[in-house]
Amino acid sequence: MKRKSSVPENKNEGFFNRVYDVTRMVPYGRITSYGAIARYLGTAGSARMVGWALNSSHTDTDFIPAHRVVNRIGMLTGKHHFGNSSTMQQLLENEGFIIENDRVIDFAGKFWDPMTEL
DNA sequence: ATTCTGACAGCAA
DNA sequence: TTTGCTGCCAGAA
Repeated sequence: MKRKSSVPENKNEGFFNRVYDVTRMVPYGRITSYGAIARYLGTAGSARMVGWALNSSHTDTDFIPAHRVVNRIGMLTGKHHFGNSSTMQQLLENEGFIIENDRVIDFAGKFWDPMTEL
């Protein structure tokens, strides 16, 4: 009954995988926030973990629409992690999003909450 | 094993 | 109202 640490095999391959899964579920034309995903994972308040997980999303073989994940104010906080600072914005604009001053316009309107939608 | 970081969020002044 | 600090969990060095 120790299981204090090491071998978290009981859980899925890790927290990151869950984040990838949720992010992957984000439909086209919708966006979500780190806090929403964190909350869906059961670690509300630890939205930082979501961002960290997405940081490793590039290691995943599948495509992860990490550009659809922004902070609660709809700001492209992680745009700098897409290689170029404009990559994330370009991707969002490509999906019909309006980005202004690194912020998503009508963020609440396109917001996709995994907890509510799922 | 311990320490630090990290793409946020919430609360205080 | 805005600005700043602390707290959170998990993984990497």
